[in-house]
Amino acid sequence: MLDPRSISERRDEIAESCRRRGVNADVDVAAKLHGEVSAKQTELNEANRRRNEHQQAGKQQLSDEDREAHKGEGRALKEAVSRIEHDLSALRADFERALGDLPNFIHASVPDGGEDDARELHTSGTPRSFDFEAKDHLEICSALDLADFEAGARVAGQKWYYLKNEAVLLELALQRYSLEILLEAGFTPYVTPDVAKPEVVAGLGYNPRGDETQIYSIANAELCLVGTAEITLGGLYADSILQESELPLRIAGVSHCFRTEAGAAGRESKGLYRVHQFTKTEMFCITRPEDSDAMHDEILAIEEKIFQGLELPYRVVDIASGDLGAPAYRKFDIEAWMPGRGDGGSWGEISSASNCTDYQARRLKIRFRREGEKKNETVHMLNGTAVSNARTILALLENHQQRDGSVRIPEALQPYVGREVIGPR
RNA sequence: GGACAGGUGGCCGAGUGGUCGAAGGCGCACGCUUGGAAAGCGUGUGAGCGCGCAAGCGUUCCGAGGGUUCGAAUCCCUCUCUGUCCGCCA
Repeated sequence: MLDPRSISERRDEIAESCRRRGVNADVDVAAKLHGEVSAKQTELNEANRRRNEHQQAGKQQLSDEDREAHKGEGRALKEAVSRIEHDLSALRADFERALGDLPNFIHASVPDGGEDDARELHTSGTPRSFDFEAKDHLEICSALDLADFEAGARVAGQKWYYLKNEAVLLELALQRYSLEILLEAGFTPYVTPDVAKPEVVAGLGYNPRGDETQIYSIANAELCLVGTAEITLGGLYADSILQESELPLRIAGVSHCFRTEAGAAGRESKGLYRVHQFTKTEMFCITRPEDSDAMHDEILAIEEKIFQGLELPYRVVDIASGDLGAPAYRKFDIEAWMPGRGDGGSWGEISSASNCTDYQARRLKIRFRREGEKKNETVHMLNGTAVSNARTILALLENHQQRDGSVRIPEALQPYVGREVIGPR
């Protein structure tokens, strides 16, 4: 949610953001409604003031006749107030809908365009050229007995899966490996609930309802399965006022992530690449407004350290305006090389880092007070993937496979897996 | 799941229809005092919204929502959360 005051002050920037993102929302309608809400609020304040004055007058001794007259006036004032309140709440609902449709501002460096227009910032490592017939991760899983997609489909449905044998060790090892790096970087770790209330989900800018929603809802409870620990970590500080000295806040969460993948039919979705459930270690940071760009870089640097340790070739891209979610001001993705993807391998998204500035924080009411200042300000919030397990396991298997069918475990991960190689079998 | 007891400011806690945005205490900030500190004394100390350049003024908020009343923290209804006991359980 944008600052309502910014609607008229930064009208052109907002219109530009809508255009570049391809979002169909009208700043001017929102501005007009905002004016109407303010006027109505002023009217309500006036009506309440008259009513308060009238009540004060009612405290004195009155004759029976005057008391009756006083009661009559009170009833009339009460009706006036309730009429204005009714109008105001209708106006406010319209305004909030219009305001909620407006996306965040866009960082000056964000490239224009859609999914294919991300700007490559840099790469690390080189895609490996195999001197044998490389397999994709599905073939590796089946040869080494690491996953069971058929059983997943039978028990839960398409895009659900079982991990088996060393893949289970990899799953747990990736959590420990990533947490170790995050602890070193000063993060406070959490294991979060895998569910959250719909208003928390909405507070982070995810739509919990509708046909295209990515979010699963639980049928007999007012709860959603979280799509990321960003939701539960963001909710952690909802409605609070932080001290400036507490910032920046670096927290990390391990959770399962559930996604409906509605509307994803036909997209690259082989095996572990696009699944309904996976485990993820997430970073989440809360900063002063002037510190969020630097924190964005810090988060990206941690992600790169993690993937360098896993010896995966990757590239970093600056996501284009049309591909940003509404809350994101800027987003970096890390795409790992996946040899089994497409024809002869391709880059596949494996991690991302978003600076959402104050967009989520405003709705979640997360504020801070500067040293010596009286007014509270809205914080900036950022999130980034430390390790998203399903896709990372995919990348590890495909990149580190060996001629004899075995898979090498990168050195940095070995202490957590407890072995140096998987297979051959 | 059943029974009972409660949700008041950063915290504790008083308040059962008008004098209550709310006593008192703790905490915190500033000042006085002191060689320095403690103690003591004094002053201040919630959030949101509207109008205003600002100072400020107004307004809303005592778990949430509704109701009674000229007037509700206080009375009534619904919901919710917490605590305790019982049951069940990894």
